[in-house]
Amino acid sequence: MTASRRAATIKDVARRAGVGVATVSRVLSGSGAVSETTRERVLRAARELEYRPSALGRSLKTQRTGTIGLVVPEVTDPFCAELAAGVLACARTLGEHVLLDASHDDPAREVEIIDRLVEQRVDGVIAVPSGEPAGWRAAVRAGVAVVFADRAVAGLPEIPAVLADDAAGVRSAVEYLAGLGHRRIGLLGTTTTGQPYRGDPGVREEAFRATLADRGLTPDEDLLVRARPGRDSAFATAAGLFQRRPDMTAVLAATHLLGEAAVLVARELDLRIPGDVSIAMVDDVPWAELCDPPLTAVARPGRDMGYRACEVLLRDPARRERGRPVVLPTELLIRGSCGPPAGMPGAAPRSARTR
Amino acid sequence: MTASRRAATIKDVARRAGVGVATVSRVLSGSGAVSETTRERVLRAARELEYRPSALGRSLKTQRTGTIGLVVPEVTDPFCAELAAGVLACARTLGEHVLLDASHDDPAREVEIIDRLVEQRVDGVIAVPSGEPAGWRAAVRAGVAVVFADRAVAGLPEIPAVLADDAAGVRSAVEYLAGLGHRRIGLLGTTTTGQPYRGDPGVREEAFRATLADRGLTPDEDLLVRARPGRDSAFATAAGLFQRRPDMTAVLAATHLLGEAAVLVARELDLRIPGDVSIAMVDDVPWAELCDPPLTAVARPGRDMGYRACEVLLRDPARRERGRPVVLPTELLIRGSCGPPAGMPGAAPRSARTR
DNA sequence: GACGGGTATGGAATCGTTTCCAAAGCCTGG
DNA sequence: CCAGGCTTTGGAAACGATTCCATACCCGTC
Repeated sequence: MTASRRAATIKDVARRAGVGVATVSRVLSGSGAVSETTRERVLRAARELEYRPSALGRSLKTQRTGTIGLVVPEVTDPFCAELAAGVLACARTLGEHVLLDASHDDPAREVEIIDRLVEQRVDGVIAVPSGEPAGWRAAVRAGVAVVFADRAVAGLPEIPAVLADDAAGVRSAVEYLAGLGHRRIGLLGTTTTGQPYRGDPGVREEAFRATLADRGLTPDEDLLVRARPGRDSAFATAAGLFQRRPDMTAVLAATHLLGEAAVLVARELDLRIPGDVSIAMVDDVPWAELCDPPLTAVARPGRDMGYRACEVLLRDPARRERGRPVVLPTELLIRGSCGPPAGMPGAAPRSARTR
Repeated sequence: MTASRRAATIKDVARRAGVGVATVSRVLSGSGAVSETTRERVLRAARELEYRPSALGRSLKTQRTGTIGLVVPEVTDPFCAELAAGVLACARTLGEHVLLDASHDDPAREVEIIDRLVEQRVDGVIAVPSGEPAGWRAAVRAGVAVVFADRAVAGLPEIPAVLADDAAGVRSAVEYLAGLGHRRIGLLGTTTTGQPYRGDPGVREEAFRATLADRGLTPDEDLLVRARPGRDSAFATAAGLFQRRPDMTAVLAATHLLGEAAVLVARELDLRIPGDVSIAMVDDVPWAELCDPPLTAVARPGRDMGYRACEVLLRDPARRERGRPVVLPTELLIRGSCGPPAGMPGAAPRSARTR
């Protein structure tokens, strides 16, 4: 009995209230002058019919969908999830919907996603880009506003980005390790499948090198390895490094996946943390605290980045024009996974360094 | 130079190709007969104008948006993220878009989300419901197909659900613990903010009780505590239980958040795992393996559940009608966090671990 | 040579809104 | 009493697609 054959339209409401469709629209959108009595008649009719205005009709006419696209490499990645949460939070306060998709860091898939978002006529897109500029250029040409988060794409200065200060984060971690007395510090870095793009990964590696150089330590290229995306490669790469260089006393993992791999490999090789090897990583994830010992990590404000990216996209067109990246600070969270190197006299973490 | 003032429409393409709009539509949608020469002319015109058909126009006419809604309590929750990944994967194969939102387990917010999804005229909704039936009833009345995942709502038998076999999962964990010799087993359970709904939580608690009873153990109500959602309550609840009952030799955490709390509290109280207390939890999350010792957990197939829910929603209307829940199996992953109870004769409290 | 059957094609209606514009009603002041 | 200015209202034209229906054409057959 209640199940109406077809959803009520504005015409149905108009007929029932005995007014024109224009009046109904005015009442419901709140714009324009309507007499109190008609307003009430319309509202009652709408209520009785359980009328829900169709976003399709409205969007078609107004040329705004009230929807933004969000493209992340992988929803299950904790950092991406935080970022998404931030975007969702901001979008909600602005009354926007979020269309989500995962690129799996595959440029081809990314291009396809962009295409579909353009078809959907989203008002804008927030993306953790995989690196290929062509698709994004096409999106901009099609009139979609784009904001990058977490990574920028080389050759697209016109697209604004919200980034974490990864360079400073890596620097603080390396300085911390060097300050503890470490001389042979490894870096578990990342590489993409071969696209010549420089965003995140390059920055971290570069900061690693620069910090060591600043301290008068020449970076040992053999201690600097790169894993491809994915757990398997992370584990294999970490295992390779640990086995090849037993003299390494500390390692910095450039991602949480690499941090995970480092912990697992160390455990497998029966290396104590931080007794035999100190481990730090970029990205603070829930398990960092559950680890034994808890892992020292560079926290990056994923949620804030998402929120900020959404703000830039929707309410800061000025900044969008200028296109200078927003850079948010990182924080080194010192936990128990780093100590002085094994050969160091005086194993107590805070003991005076004999130089 | 390239930035066209306005996106090209089907009319622009028709004009440029010198044909009618109907022909353009036929060519692009692949339906209907078109001569080879016109087809090519149309395709070329479309390419030259960088034409992208508007999903709005199409959806309005066809009454299908090609979009489904996904409502989860919290995107950053690893289980929800897995579920979302599954939904995304299935949606992609079926060419559907996914509109995401987070309810934070707040019924009021959930109702609001539902409302907005109905306005968007989504083809269907997949939800991990918070328990309030009214909003979902309204959605169904509005003609939206709904499938629940992970939880069902009491009083809505007409809405199909895809669930994990939590009862069997809890049972296997409890039997495992009892089999190791434990007699005083605690349960860290959950409760909602007070809504009288029974879904998940009730099932787990009930299975816990039933399994103990089956083994001739009377469940000790004092060992059965319930936390409200959120990290703080989880931690407080776990701390309370551990301190009140030092004689408890094993504990089962009903969620990964409670598992986390249990590990943290045990560490704080200097209880060795599994020497002093055995810990197992429901939900296998990445950190379970990184823990020291790795945590025994009941794995629930989040991704599969999401994939399955999407399939039921979009390609299995028959099952949707019948409305019987799909139940997917769980698996007990035995790791190192459980051993015989401390007082057990023959069990070396210090080192020996049955593996 | 007319007819029937098929293929290609374009016009126009339709989906559900918003919004422009004109009209209708009512009041006020000259 | 009427001109002119409000307020309130409804009709109709978009927005951009799909699709029904009619038409035009071609060809083979009787």
